[in-house]
Amino acid sequence: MTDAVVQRLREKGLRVTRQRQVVYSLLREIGGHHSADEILAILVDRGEDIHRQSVYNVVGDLQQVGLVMCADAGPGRALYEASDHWHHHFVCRVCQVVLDVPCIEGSKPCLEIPEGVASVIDEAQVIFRGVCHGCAGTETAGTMATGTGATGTQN
Amino acid sequence: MTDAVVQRLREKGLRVTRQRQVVYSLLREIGGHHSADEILAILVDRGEDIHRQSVYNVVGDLQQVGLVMCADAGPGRALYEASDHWHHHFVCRVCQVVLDVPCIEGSKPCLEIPEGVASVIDEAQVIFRGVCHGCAGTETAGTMATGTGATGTQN
DNA sequence: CGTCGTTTTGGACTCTGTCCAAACGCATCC
DNA sequence: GGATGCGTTTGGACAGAGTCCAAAACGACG
Repeated sequence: MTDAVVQRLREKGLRVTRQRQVVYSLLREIGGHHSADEILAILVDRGEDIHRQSVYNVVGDLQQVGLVMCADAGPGRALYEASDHWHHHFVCRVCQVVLDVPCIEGSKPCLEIPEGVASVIDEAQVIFRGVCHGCAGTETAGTMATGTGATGTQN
Repeated sequence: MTDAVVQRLREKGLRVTRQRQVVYSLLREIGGHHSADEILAILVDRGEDIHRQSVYNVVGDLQQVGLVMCADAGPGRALYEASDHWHHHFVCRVCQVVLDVPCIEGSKPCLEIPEGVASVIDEAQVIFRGVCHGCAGTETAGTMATGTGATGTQN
């Protein structure tokens, strides 16, 4: 398992350091969306001796080579996740949970951008905002909705 | 002009304080997207005596009543703008400039999302990323070759 | 195994945003 | 017009997020 991580780092032309292995392994292991400091805290908790700036370095490098994505969930702390396929995010306005939303290539309702605004457009990220099942349930009355076992992150 | 601002505040049920007038007037006057500290700096520069927390209070209140929008341009500082119609944003990956992109639908659009993810979805914000005209010009073509679909795209 | 250049480390620093109690001032009522 | 009450503003301190810098450590390669 660690071998796979080592191989991927090498493939991407990155030096294989303990810190990179540890951070990337953690992100793959726990899944979900996490801030740099959150990652640091977990690693320190596990007895890893790693510097804060190293976490920032690593997630930055991994992001550049496409092993890690920065989950755009609006202003505030940046949330990272280990993922290699493009997708969008849903943010619950009550509990702040961040859920992955698969990208549907077919429907592009309002992604037409008037020409003249920009020269090159590489990507379009979508942030859906609303209320998740769990909060919708507790808000109205009883029914705690089934926790869709998606990836979540609290603040 | 200030009268219009006063009237709008009153319409929304907000007390008319000097700070609210000043901040809202400034946003309408200069246009564009600005962080709270940026707003503070400009006002202090102009001789206004205003506290940092007041700026945060004001933009928060104005946002709640719909006179100000928070421009979602990804992680980092929150950017505010005086606007009352829904729209998206384009962010230049070179100079970081934020441009408004009109939303075709007019109001809250593209709420298509795979069922099961969330219970209620109020809005979908789109962030377009690419290179603006200015940067595309100065960058001198050729360096762009690297940008081969590193990041997946569109929805 | 040694060298070189990339990474990591330690620490300090800036910037953003929030919390709290006390002072202030806007809207309302008399 | 003046007193009153409560929403706002203020000052200061604080936490969190991210960056900068020089020195030490370590991985890759010959």
